[in-house]
Amino acid sequence: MPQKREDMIAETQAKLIKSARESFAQHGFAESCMDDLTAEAGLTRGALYHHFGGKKGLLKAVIQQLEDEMTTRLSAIKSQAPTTWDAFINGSIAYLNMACEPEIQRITLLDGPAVLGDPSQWPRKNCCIRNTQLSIEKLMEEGVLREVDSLAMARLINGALFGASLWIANAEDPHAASSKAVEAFLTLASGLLKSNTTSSSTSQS
Amino acid sequence: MPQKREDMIAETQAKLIKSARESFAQHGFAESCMDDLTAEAGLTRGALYHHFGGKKGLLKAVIQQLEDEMTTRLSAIKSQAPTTWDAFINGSIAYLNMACEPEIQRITLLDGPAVLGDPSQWPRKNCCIRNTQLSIEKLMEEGVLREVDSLAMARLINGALFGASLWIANAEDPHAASSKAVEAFLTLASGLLKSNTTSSSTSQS
DNA sequence: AACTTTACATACATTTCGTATGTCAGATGG
DNA sequence: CCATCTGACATACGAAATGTATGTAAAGTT
Repeated sequence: MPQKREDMIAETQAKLIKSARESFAQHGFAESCMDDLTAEAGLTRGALYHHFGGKKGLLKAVIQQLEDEMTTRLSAIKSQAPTTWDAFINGSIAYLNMACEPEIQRITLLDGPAVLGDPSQWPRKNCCIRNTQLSIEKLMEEGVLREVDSLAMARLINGALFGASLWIANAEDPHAASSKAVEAFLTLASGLLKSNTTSSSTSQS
Repeated sequence: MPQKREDMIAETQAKLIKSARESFAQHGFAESCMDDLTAEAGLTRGALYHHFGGKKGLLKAVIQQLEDEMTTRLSAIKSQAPTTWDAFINGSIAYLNMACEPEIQRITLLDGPAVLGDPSQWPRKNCCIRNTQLSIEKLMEEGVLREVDSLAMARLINGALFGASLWIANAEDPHAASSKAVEAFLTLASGLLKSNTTSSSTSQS
């Protein structure tokens, strides 16, 4: 038997998600037509409604996939850093760069919050913020950082990086803007340190 | 003569914008129906298309009004501060609080960027970011801040405050969250100072 | 082997947008 | 004071997209 039931289901879902990713990234959520979407995947809207309950459900699934990928990429980068602080900084810069990628910026950062509301209340709670928060808590345990509310700080950090990414993505010279944003972020982040020196063994993509 | 032509036009535009503000704030941009919108204002879609060119045009007008109001409020607050640094801090906290207001958060911060794209490329260039940028430049001139790219830093700051506001607005205890966010922000902002002490004569709303 | 479940397609009704056209009040020129 | 014109706004129409309701055929179950 060539295909089990579960496999076929997973395959159609994957096809729909893939097609949706492309359409959402290219045209945005609002301008994406479900008929075109599903046709691109060789299916119809019937399959979409069956598996995802509607357009918003599909968006949730797409965002979850994107966030899973981001988490994987971030973890890989952070695990290579020599210190917790470097992991935090490199992870932040990596997040900044990822946030500039059109697919992620458009779907996860622009359309996502507008359509689904606050990311922290999404199905799989926002992994990237959690990631940041854990880094902060670890740094506080190590005595490197001042004592602050880790969740609040994680929100500030991620928001800052998102704001910068929006600027970079629309700058006439994105590369130059990125450099400036990274430098400014390092300055800002130094406010977290107990001993205030701009240490950086930063790797910029 | 009871009404001049210009006055009547301005009045209908104001009515449409007012109605749109309410509808956008309550239902969001996508779920707002132009027929209901205009009916609420005692008009029809004809007036809307004539004056604003369409739904997006109306959103632009609404956002511009909101930003003008925000700028006015921010200026008033900042002008009362004794030092430039206090103006910056108090202005930032005020922005944070305003960003938590449902109307501003929903329209300007969520739907706006998703529908119209990067705020910096909106008709009247984003006044709040410009405001932040000017504060930063002034502080650098005064020698209080380290040297950084003022625009990049303004983007980071505003993004951070936005991220925090999204969190606060959806927290189960918004007041507590707000306190934590302010405290965390002060810590973060101290990274900008040349002499690193958490000075604060902060006024929290 | 009959029955049930379910993955997915098809058909239809509804909503909403954009445009094209119509109308009427007020401004303008003589 | 009247004719004409401009423009503010309404009405009418067509196109597209969404959600639902129903149909079908294949996989799974007993």
